[in-house]
Amino acid sequence: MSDQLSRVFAALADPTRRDMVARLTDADATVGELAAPYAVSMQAVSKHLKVLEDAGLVTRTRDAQRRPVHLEAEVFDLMTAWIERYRQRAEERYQRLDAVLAELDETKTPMEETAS
Amino acid sequence: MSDQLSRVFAALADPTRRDMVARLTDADATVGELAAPYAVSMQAVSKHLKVLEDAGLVTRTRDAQRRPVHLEAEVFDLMTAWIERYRQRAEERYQRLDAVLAELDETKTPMEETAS
DNA sequence: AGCGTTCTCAACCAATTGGTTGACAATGTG
DNA sequence: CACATTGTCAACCAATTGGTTGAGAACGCT
Repeated sequence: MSDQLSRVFAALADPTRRDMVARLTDADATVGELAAPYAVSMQAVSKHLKVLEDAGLVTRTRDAQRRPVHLEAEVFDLMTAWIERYRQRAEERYQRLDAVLAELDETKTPMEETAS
Repeated sequence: MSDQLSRVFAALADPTRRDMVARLTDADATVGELAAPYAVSMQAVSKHLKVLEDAGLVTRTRDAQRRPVHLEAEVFDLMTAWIERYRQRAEERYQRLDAVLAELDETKTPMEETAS
């Protein structure tokens, strides 16, 4: 699971982490602020943040005792690129299928109109 | 991890499963065909397929002993919707930031041109 | 009916994950 | 300096994951 794309997908597979990312699109936040809504320890949240950081989704700086967390939205592009690449391949395939069906239709239409 | 979006992200977090999905954009395939390139047992591949199926990324039908696997590309939209939603929120935030900076610039420019 | 092929189910195992608690590092404030 | 605040590190634990092997189900073929 060592490549970044895998880490990004794995990071977002957890609803709590997805929710954190969602909230970070609004504003940077401290670990405590991020932890507040959840019924888990701050240590657990700290671990989640490490996962997000290892995936490159988030960076952490320092402000006195606080560790502000910042979303790095560019990493989304990694996923989007992968998804769109294969979605497009899948769609091309359907277009080829449509073409084949259309061709079948062309060769059939002149012959037998009332076929089952 | 019970919601579908989580299952989809988790499914694609594994490089082997991502590769399977990639190959399935070309054509449907049997379990054996899918297993061929990997140095793992067919049972392991069968498990991977179960993960993909539970995520809704794949459906399996029956053709004699064979279990053809078919990609359900629409599920990609689930991810794309999530990603684009928050990417957009993040971008709006940058636009607000830009606006703030621009405003600061406006109030500053008429006053002090040579400031540090 | 018997055989080969394709694939799944069950049991097991090591590694990883997501959580806990306890100790403590780092920093601002009295 | 002492203390409160904010957060990390380390050890531990239960559940999940990704792999294995062995057994057998489902089907076509002769």
